[in-house]
Amino acid sequence: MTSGPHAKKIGRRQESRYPLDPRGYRLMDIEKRISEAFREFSERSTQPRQDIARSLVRLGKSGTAFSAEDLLKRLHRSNPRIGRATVYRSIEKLVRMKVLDRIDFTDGTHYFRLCGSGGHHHHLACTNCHRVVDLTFCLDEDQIAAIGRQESFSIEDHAITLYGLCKDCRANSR
Amino acid sequence: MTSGPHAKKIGRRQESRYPLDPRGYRLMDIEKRISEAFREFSERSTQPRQDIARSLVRLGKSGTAFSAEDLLKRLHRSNPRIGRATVYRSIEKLVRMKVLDRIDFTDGTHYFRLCGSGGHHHHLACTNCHRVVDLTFCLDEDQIAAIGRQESFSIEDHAITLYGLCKDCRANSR
DNA sequence: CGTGGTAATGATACATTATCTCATTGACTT
DNA sequence: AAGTCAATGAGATAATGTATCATTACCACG
Repeated sequence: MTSGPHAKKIGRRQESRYPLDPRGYRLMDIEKRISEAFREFSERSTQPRQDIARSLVRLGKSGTAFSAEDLLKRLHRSNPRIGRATVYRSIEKLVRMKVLDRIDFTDGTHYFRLCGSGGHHHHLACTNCHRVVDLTFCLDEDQIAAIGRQESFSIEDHAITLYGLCKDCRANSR
Repeated sequence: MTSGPHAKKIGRRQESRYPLDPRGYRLMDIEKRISEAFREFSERSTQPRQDIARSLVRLGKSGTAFSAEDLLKRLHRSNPRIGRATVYRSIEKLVRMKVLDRIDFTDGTHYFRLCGSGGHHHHLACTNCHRVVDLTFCLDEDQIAAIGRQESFSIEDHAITLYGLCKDCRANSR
């Protein structure tokens, strides 16, 4: 539940014969993860779900974080009949399947993004352009356990987000 | 910006001649912090602000986290004329003054709560009853700096929240 | 103290984001 | 080929927060 097996060095990129997205993740993995997730939460392969999966793969390629409404608009460009409820329902399930991450910003907004890896990780987010970088560092499990004991909580999850400005946004600000 | 001077041991309670709230913080400090914050963001001491400060002190005593709408309802009980905008504006400013903390839950909801201490801290939150405990532990500054360098971000803030079930909610669940 | 300037307020409209309802559709089984 | 029912989509509704702006009421000043 805490640190997981993905303890590769921060910023290290793995080799692959598949094309890499800007963050260095294998696209085949992403497609596979999305379709697997869809299969897992329902047996029927419907048109809207195929559209959503295709859109998410594209967004995965560009590395962009998006709001629910962003995704809805993007889907409407190719098929205006797709329903708002379908998109929200899909996002909700994909977040639960850990295919999408939800990143909360301190101003109360939140964006979604394809998980870079299947494993446990945290985020570094640009508060200006909402670019998000996955971080594989984590808290010490023993430390968490000690806090849980001390406060009589059973700790089941945690989130760490670092906020700042990315290179580009820093350059473009006064 | 990161660890700060409030490095007292987790769960340790300081002595005082003032009454303690359930979390062990001095009430006089809370009242003083609220009125100071109000004074700082505006020179006028208005009736609604006094009402809000009084309500927050009470909520501080009970240790309860509350939603914006919770606070509005509570204020309406003693004065139904107080406006929604006033309450939202006050919360926003008090969060900015670091008198209130905003705690985001993984289901997308968020609650507010009087900061236990003025210093930098993080949260342990019960996902069932939304009880929140302040934690004074923090990430290592050097580690944050290293990540910033590696990803070319200027990191300006961070949030850590641990989620779980408190003693009571664990007992009351199946 | 009275009063004028103005910060703050409150009523309300509006905006945004998300959920609910339920008749209809269409994916899959047989 | 047809029936079944999960999934969808249209739109109503909910939940939450923001903008507008006429009115109120602090409080500094005389």
